[in-house]
Amino acid sequence: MSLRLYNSRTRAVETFTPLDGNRVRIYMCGLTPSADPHLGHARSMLFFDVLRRYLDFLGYAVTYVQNVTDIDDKIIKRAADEGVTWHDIVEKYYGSFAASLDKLGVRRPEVEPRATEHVPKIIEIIRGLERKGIAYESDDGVYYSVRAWPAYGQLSGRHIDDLLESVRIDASEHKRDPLDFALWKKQKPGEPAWESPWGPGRPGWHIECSAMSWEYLGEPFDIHGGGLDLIFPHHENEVAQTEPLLDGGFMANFWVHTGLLFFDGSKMSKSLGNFVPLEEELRRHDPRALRTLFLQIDYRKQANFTVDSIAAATKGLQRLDETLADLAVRGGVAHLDELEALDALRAPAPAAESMVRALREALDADMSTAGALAALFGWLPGTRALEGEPAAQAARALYGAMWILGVAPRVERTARPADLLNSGQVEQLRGLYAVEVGPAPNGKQPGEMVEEIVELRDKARRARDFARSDSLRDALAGAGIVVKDGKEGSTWSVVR
RNA sequence: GGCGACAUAGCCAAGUGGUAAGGCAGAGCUCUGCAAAAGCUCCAUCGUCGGUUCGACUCCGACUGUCGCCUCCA
Repeated sequence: MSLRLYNSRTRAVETFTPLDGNRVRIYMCGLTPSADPHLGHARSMLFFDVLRRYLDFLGYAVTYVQNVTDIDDKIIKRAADEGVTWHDIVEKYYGSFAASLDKLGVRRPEVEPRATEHVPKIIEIIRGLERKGIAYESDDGVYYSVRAWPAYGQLSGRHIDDLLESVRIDASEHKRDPLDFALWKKQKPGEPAWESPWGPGRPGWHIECSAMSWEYLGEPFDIHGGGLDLIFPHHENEVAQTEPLLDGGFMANFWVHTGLLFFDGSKMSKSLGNFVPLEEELRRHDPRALRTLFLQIDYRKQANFTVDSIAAATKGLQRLDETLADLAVRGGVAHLDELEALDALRAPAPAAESMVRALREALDADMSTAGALAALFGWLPGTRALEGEPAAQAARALYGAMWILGVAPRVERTARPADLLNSGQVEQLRGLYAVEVGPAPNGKQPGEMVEEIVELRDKARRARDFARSDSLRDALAGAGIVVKDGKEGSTWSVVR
């Protein structure tokens, strides 16, 4: 049993074996922060986050590099439009992106290198290409000569002559061939610039990834990732820039591309303007529900985002959460620890064996996260009868499985549900508390107030004063707090 | 025009040459003062038409439809 992944380079599912012992080196094309990041960006980051987690679980030492292309035409234009520097634009949008990924529970990469901080390596590669006769200088920059590299087009399956037929490529008097692309752009008035052998200027798009992957991972490395829309021209060009300097070697062993996200039936993209801003979506939905939604869809397929699908995912996740909580209670597990949970998965107890086997089979088969989720849901009914140690084992295994998928509940969150209340709801709660108990002192925690009111309601229920108990329940519901009566007493949670 | 992907129940969505995972919604039941939650049970023959095969939803071909890349894009 071992991990198999679809490799865009060979167009086949292949067994994944690291190039260098136990080390797995991954380079992921991050973001060009020139506008608000959207849900589509999150989708690919989310997939690679799960891949990383699974590789971790399998015992590999993963190095994950995700770049920031912090200089390009759009950033410069945006800066001019907003009257700020290019750097301000990068900080603004990259900051928003990083904050959103944190909320989504995407683990930070080991390295987040920026193009502008790697100009020396970029220059080194361009010079190497010049020496090979593959790059040439013209009046406005340095270009890559597509015809000088016979393998050009192999990764994306294009033929130079087919590309030429495309009506959308503009011929330029600065290039020898319309398909040639810029490695270095000479400075135009008002543009930011870095020193180079060709005078002040800036890197073209594509070259930064060749430079930074080489710098941090070495060549060749194991996995190069990105959205499917990057395969051409971006990744094709990366290969073309890198491999001529490797004496017959290749750049990346596996190329893994994630499918694109659609909204209202067409691709979510900056230029079409039909995207769902990530920040906004995260305000509207539980980040873990978004993760669950994407887990249900094969990572390579295009996915259509709808409001209904996110609602469905939210419900499904709740069931996992509740079962986990039940198992923890029945097993007497006070705290669910991530490392302990992963150990529980590596050597599964009888209660969890079938689930762990199904989970691993699914993930091994080209990261079928949908199958992994099905493995969890299919196993839930069998856990109902577990008590004591088996329940504890099941709880740990479930927590570990949810951790790999990135949907494990955050402990501090479940410990303090009242933190989910917004300020308006807290005000309502204070009002209610004042009426039922008395004015709340300043330091009174919302959670304590809820507890006391719920206790009042339980007293009423025990006294069979259902009118009062129902009115208290309604009042709490008005503040976003839902009370549910179970065999062990009443529980409450916050809904948004 | 070139290259490519996809078409599975009300919705989202896996999957296999031998008679279809899962989630949501829906129906019934259990529990319950009520409600909610939860649990149990039920709910598709896989775009159309041909072909290969003992047998295809799964392979091949044609067709129809949707979408992507070819320009910045996760």
